[in-house]
Amino acid sequence: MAGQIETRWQQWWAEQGTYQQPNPGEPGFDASRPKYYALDMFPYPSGAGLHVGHPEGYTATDIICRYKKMQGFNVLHPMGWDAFGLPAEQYAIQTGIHPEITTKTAIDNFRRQLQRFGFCYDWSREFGTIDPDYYKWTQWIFVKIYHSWFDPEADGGKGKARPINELIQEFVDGTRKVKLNPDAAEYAGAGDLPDGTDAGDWETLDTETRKAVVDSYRLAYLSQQTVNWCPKLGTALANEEVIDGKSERGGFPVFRKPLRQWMFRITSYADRLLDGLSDVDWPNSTKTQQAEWIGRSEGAEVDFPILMPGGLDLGEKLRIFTTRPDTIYGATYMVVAPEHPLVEMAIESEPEGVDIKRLTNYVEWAKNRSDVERQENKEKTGVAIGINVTNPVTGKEIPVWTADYVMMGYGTGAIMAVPGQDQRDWDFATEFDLPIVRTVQPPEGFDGEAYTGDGPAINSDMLDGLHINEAKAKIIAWMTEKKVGASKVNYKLRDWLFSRQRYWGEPFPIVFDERGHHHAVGEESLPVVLPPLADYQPVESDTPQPLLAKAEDWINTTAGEAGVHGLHRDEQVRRETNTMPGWAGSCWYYLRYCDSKNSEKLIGEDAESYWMGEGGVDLYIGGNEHAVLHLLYARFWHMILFDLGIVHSAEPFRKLFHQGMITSMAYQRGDKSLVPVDEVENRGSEEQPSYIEVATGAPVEKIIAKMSKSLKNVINPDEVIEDYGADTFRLYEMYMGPLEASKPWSTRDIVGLYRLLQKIWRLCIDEESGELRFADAVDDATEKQLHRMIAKVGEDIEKLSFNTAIAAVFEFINVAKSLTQSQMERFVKTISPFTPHVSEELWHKLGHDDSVATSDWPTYDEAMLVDDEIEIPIQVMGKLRSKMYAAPDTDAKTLETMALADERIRELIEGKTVRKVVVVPGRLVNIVAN
RNA sequence: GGGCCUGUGGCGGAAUUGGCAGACGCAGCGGACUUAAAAUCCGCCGGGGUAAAACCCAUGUGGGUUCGAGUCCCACCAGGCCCA
Repeated sequence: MAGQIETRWQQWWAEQGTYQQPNPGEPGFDASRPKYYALDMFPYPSGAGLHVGHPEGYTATDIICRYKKMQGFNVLHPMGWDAFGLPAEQYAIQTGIHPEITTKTAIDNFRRQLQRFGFCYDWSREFGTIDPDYYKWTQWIFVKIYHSWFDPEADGGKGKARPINELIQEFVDGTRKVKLNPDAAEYAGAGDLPDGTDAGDWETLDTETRKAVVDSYRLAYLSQQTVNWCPKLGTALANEEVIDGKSERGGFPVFRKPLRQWMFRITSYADRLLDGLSDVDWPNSTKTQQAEWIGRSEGAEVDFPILMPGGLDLGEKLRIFTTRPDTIYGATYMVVAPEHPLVEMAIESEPEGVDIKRLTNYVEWAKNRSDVERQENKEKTGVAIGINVTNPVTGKEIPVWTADYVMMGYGTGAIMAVPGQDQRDWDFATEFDLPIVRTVQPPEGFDGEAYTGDGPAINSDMLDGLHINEAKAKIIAWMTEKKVGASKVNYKLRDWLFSRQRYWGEPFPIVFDERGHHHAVGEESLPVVLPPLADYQPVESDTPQPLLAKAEDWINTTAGEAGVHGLHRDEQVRRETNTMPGWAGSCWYYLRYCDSKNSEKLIGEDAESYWMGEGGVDLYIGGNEHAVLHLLYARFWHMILFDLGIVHSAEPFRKLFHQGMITSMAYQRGDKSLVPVDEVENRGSEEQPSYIEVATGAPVEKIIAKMSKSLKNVINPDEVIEDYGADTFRLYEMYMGPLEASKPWSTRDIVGLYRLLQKIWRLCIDEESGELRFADAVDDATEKQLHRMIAKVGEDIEKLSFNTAIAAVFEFINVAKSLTQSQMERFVKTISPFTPHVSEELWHKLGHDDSVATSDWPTYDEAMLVDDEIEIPIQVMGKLRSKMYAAPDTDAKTLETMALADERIRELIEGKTVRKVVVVPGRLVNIVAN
């Protein structure tokens, strides 16, 4: 019954194009209306189909969109597919079926499932990241980024992306010194001075040098990066796919191999990505997570001259990063990461008194430990490497150690150890009996070890008596003057590794010429279409080869064929064989929705300025698993497009909201391991349950857990809709609790919402005749309750508080016995964002030919929200003792008099002195008497 | 180890932001209708206490601020998430 009505209206909406939203300039577009852009997280169409977690956020945006539409907004509510990804590729490897076929089947299934919910998506804007029409523009953006550099001085020192040709022009005409980009991560640790090395005049440089210089500025660049290569599987693996040096699948050995890969210079944008967070309406926790991920820390880089064995000064320096340059007088030893070049130097030079074998063994052991293990604050391990350095401030000679708690990936991979002010250094110094010097005076009574708080500097010569910030400023100024160090901002954020050794992803629009130089494909030759493969079996190989490298005919081409400018058209070139990661397509999809069929541009100007105006997307709802990476990467691309003038909002997502997870029940053994639901029986009663694991007979505890295939506690939305219909499903998920909270699925509770729907039906329809039934006259209580419901539902939708909005509908239905035509129309409109199908059915029965979705949101009368008389509690000493009735606007004086005159109250305060009477008009009276 | 969040009946959750704790739903109990069941409708539903009231206790625990605390502050306990 519900199913029939629902699918009938779904079909009608599709035929009528009810939810199609024209763009500016198109027929039917009403420019006088404000815009509202609600965005759902881009789903990956997995073969398993929709999960009950998906429709939670989708229903929320759907309700908002329907409500905004009725409020007179032009609403953009699109849906599409984040369709490249590993599962389809792995399936292809196993079965030989092209990932495109698997993916398209999965998309059709997802679309069918989503349409069954009656969501008001404008399906005419649908696309998938795998559509060449779409990834053409993903590649186009890559080319734009490739042809750009980050000018840190631009825009008043905030920095911005500019075309690389402008940089080359500045080199050519001499307005900018030609030198490697001093901020280029791929040259870090290469021993350049902080201000970079002057390469000389452009004219005098050979092609190779010019190219190296320019490439060091490009926002997309090539760099050697280590990957987890599994020769047996012929594929690179993500860190999570490697367990104890073996592949998770198959248990084959995995080797860390350096590979030339595309990177994005996202670190250039670190400050802007951080600052932009203050302009967006996002959950604080998400902002904090992004800020921590960026991990900005201010400090200094300091050079410590290296003394080789025998006190030889080779002029080499050990550069360290520290956030506490003020403590340099307390630096009693140095620590470098086991991967640091100085360690290798030490091993090669075999300094006296160092057990080289021990050192080598330690380095090997430490390198193979995971970062997590290395940073765990447990036992301190390390070996002195037999090299000393000079503390540039004190002139004292101090030893260099290597230890696993220092990471090559952060700062310079070397630290000055200050045990007096750093607990990890303290622990290490204690373990290896190294000297400890306090350089900050701890407060009296301090009995801890390292002291990290503020206080006057001690044992620090010129800094003595200064507090941390003053001391930092003074020492940095001194070091800058003496050219031994400089202030430096360090970030935890690394440049973004953008290559994947896969097949099922966007091909890079890049070719390599015979000298190995890279060239971008011309814009007019995009898209570079992913070629089909004869088979998807990876080639077992020790040299990392992406699966795409099997497409030999496609890879080997000519410059002319590939559409590369600046080379002779017959020159042989090889295409890039890596593909882009899953993030690529999801980085900018929200822009394409605005103008998804535009074949000239990635987004037309009018569509961009209308839909992305006023801070971009008005509401973006999705789970917080995307809090850091997706949202950071998308902001980064958006900022580049902003700098290049392609979009005009600085941030893409004005308001962000995370829906909570829908959990399910499972069982837990005594050791906290989980048991699938079908392996447990309740051998007790309903009231006194006793859960027993069938296989072992051991008691288990019922708990709330994430839904997962292995626990067999996944709920399939198709089955729920089959039983109760989409309107009930929507109501249930929205009624479960606050949108942001994680909530357990409880099938038993659904019936309450099903009953609500039936009550709605019976309130409007005579069951005998199947016709509308109307009240003879307006019932005052019903009319009043209707106004209250309209007010409450509207307010609550604005607050995304759908559970309380639905409670207001329950309250109305519990009061209303029958409705007049006018009441019924207003009632049907008010519930229509939640229950679009039954509402549409009733709306048409009420004699309308258009959709309820295009009607106006009903108004209410403020006066109907207040009662003539309200109950006022009377408290004595803060405890409820009596109640009285008064008009809501009764003044304080009158309420006080009334309260004191109350019989019960008079008894209670008999013989006591009234010290004070607190009156909150319209709320309560509290009498303080003793 | 650091940061953030959460803790309210048997269950999911409300509570105008400091003002009657438990709205609304589920489950449960009692009743009506029915030959019966389902569905539907009516009533009860935190604990103690009482003939019924009064009253007492109650928002993880302990303290504090306040006329008044689920809400604010401090400490602790438990669970979750993120970072290390």
